[in-house]
Amino acid sequence: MRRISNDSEAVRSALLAAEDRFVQAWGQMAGAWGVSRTMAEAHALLYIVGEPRNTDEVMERLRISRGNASMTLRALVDWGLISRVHKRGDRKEYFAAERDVWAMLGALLRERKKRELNPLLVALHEIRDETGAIPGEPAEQHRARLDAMLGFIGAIDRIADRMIAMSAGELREATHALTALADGLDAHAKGGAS
Amino acid sequence: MRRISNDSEAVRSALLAAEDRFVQAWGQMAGAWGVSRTMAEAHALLYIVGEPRNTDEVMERLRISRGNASMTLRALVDWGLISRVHKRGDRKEYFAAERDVWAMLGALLRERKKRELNPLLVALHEIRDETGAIPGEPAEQHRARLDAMLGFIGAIDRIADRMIAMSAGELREATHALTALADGLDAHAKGGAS
DNA sequence: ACAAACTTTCAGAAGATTCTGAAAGCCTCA
DNA sequence: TGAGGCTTTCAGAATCTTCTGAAAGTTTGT
Repeated sequence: MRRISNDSEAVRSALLAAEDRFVQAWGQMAGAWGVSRTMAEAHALLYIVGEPRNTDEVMERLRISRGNASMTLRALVDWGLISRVHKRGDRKEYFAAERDVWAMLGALLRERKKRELNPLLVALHEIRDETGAIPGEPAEQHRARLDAMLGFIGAIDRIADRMIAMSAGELREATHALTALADGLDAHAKGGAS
Repeated sequence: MRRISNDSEAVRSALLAAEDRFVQAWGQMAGAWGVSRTMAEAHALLYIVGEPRNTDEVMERLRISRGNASMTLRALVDWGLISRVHKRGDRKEYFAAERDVWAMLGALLRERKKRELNPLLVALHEIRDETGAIPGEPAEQHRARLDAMLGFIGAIDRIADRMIAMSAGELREATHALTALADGLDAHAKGGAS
């Protein structure tokens, strides 16, 4: 029947359009995840299509060069956000996105902590050490500010550690618990005494 | 006494060097905070020196142009990370960094949620709505993936809301509680039964 | 060993972001 | 009203990031 065939085509193109919109929306979050726009888009594409895709399909869909696709996909594999999939009977390499969004968060946290948080903590400790012996009131206050910042970054670092150590399920659980906890503290603050 | 004068100078320059190192370290985190390098550096400078500084002092210390300093400081004020300070008897404008690191985190979260999370949620909901009527198994699965992502981003959004609503003190408290909670879940997972 | 099929690399090009500096704008005080 | 002191603006310059495409590299099958 012609009508069904037409419908199928319409359905297909509607889905493709939705995928494109998702890819675009996700691409705008690239900065927030700390990856390039194209990395975010390629990840979004693989996530939303749900099935493994090869380099050519990604190139075509995202309108990017082969070189760019290659480097982008490799970077995503390095980040642990997608994985290589081999299909028997096909020499091409396929890539599939992690399907669990919480596992995805874990991978993101792990990489960013490694790249950003750890080096910062090292630098702050170095500064603190080399500043420790300077005498005088201004130096004291400088150290106080440095220590406040160290405490802050340290706290964030510990949270990141804990979250990274969790499985996807635990992470989801902890997140929901955190929402509840925050509600509790909020009620506490608004409600009554110490 | 000459010796004391010498010492004072040495102390002064050691402190300046430490400040510079701090500024540099903080500048490298710019990407993580979602601000430009110069914004991060200017903020770091104002934070670590502890006292209000005027545009000329920031320009000189950071070796940037007047125009850049002006725009950077204004942006920091917009983000709520620093505030304008007027000194009586001085026509220059001074800027002082928020002193409480937790309040700083709150300001950061508020801005980034507004700029990044909210638009993403709107876009995802739109896609979901426009995709709702598409029939067929592939569309079903597409919606399932979209919903998983919506649930995830929604959870993050709720946490951000709660954190933004908290005062600096509550935020610190909640963070420490979270570390404890994570420890608890961790022990739970490793330890025993459901 | 060779060829076909596919992937990776990287120098230079393109594009995006950030910065400069000079001119315009805005107060304040005389 | 106007001169001085300070701040803001913004077009073009400089810089940094990302992308392209062709050549080199790799793997698989015969």
